[in-house]
Amino acid sequence: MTTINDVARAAGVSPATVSRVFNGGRVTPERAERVRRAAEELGFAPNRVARSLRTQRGSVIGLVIPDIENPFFTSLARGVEDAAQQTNLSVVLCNSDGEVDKERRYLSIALAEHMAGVIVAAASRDRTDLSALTDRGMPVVAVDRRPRGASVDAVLVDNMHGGEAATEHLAARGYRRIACIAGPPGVSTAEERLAGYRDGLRAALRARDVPEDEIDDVLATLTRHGDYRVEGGRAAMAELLALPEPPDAVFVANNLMTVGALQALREAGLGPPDFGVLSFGDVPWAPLITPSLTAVELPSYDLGWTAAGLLQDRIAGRKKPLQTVVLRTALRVRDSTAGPRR
Amino acid sequence: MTTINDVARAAGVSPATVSRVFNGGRVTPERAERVRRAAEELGFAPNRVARSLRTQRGSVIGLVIPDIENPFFTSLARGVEDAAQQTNLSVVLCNSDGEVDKERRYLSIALAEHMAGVIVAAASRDRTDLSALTDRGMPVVAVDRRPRGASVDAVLVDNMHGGEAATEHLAARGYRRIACIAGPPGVSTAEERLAGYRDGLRAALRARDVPEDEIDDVLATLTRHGDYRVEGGRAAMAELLALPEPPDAVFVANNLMTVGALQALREAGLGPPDFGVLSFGDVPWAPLITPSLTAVELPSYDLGWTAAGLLQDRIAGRKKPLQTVVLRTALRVRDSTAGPRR
DNA sequence: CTGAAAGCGCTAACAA
DNA sequence: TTGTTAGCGCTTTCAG
Repeated sequence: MTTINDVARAAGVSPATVSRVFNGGRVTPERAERVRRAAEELGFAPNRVARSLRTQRGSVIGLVIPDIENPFFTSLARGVEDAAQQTNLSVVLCNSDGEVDKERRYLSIALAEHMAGVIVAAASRDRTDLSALTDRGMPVVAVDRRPRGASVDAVLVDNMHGGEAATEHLAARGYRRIACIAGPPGVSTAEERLAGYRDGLRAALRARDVPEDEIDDVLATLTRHGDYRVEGGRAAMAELLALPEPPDAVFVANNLMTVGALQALREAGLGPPDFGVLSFGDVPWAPLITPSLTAVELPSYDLGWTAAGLLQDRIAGRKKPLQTVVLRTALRVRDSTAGPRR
Repeated sequence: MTTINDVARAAGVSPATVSRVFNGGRVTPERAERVRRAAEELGFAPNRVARSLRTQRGSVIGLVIPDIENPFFTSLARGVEDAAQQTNLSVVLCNSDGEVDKERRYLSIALAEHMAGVIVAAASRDRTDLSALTDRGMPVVAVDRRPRGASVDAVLVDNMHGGEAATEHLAARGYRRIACIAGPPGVSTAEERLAGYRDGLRAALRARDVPEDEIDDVLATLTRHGDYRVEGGRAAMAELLALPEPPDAVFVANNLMTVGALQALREAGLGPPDFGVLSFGDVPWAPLITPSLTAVELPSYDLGWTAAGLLQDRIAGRKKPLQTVVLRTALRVRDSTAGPRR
């Protein structure tokens, strides 16, 4: 492995000069050229490990996500990656699998590897602990979910508003018993989407002069919790359909559970648009679905891009107060919520 | 940041001893315990950067894939990750986007970061160049595709056998005119799968006493090339359906094209199992499809797992001759090939 | 079994 | 502008 010293010798300059050539220091063009030629000839590439050790700052950022197989997170990852390219940072993708332990392992690796910073889509709102990083001054940005009490920048989605808009849309289209398949309790996105659903449905019921005390009953009856995975969505949908008074529409709190819900509906001989289906988050491979699916579209790519931007600001040492950026969702109306048959 | 020296001082031993405690050197239990307690108290974690510099061997392996949004590769990535965990290696995921330039950039980063090794799903069979790594002695394993002329271990899939088995299955189920939507000409995986189809169909036709010279005609007529994407599959399927004597089944050479083919069929008012559909590679979100889809399953996870195993052998310095591991595919029979209506 | 000491390759003061 | 020098935190001989 050729080092900076080999190049220095070959070019007849000092190692410091070689370093300067590679880091934008002031060097006379003539010598700089000599150095570059020597480096080229010897096939020299600066040893980033040595550099990191010396500068106390790596050129890698960690991205910790709970599910690498969920298209939402891969798209987010692309956003991070594209943004990072611009500053010559590379991205290490760490899959926590939604497990707090695995996540902790990765976070401590980030520390030990002296990464430049970390972007985290937390596995748990209550149990993910970012303090080990922030205490030691490592820049951290939370994305999609913000762990409780963490004092870090965050880029989030306006879940509550999205959930409310979705529910209002279903009501406006004439569905009367709108159910909700919510995410896991304790996950912030899940709770916010659920809150949006509640507000939206409450308003709709009031508009129909449903008595206040019945409203709470209805809300409780029509809500099920899933695990943000296909199987959970299927099970929850099946339960809802088994209700004495089953729903005629469902708001599903994430994309994978929507896939499961659609399966359960099909098995029961039901389907959109007679039974309204609205997904929070686009469903992968939507072309496979007929009728086309109404969904709350999430800015997954921008989430990643924005988070990476904030992180780079911190890495560059810009001292701003903590920021929380909230990105809006967009309701994409398609055919699965066309309204129940008359 | 607390260092090994801080711990040494606190425990009243030398830094060397602390190092030994953390690396399985021989230390008397009593002192080891003292060191561990001190480390615990100070919240010490060994600086991996310094260690890498010193030992000249990092604890990160790079995984370069052409498309992070393709489920095939994310599954492969999980395989790599799980295997790496066992040796305490972490995995850096690098997305080349199928671009040789981006790929080259990542490969040189791998070198500069002194990674322990690299697993590459090459962006191009002809233009991906691994020699920069192998020349400098960095362990490299090719996965899914082996770049031409690279002398590295490789883990591949038995494409030809899979194609043949698929076609035989369709014939056995009673389909008479079995078409093929092949991949792009010049791509090795595409050609191997096509060859499998040809062999399989030829055998089936012979069994039906179709004259040899007609067989070639049939093969030519019933084959279309697509681009491994949804739209290509749809177009190819549409062409096949427009034939004077259209097929009654199709073998589609990759997952995305299958999605397109299914769309085209639906538009024509056709569908499995009357029209047999068999996909090479599982279709993402297969649960969305009714009837369920028969597919040649690719061992994507095992591909990653196996590649990581080979890489670890190399990293550990085991000197074996170069290996090429070929993993078998498995035909997963489901409902889309139940056979044509009587 | 333990400690002292010498770097791994690079960068950042400081002098020249 | 350039070179000299002193480490970054760790591992690893080599003596003891």
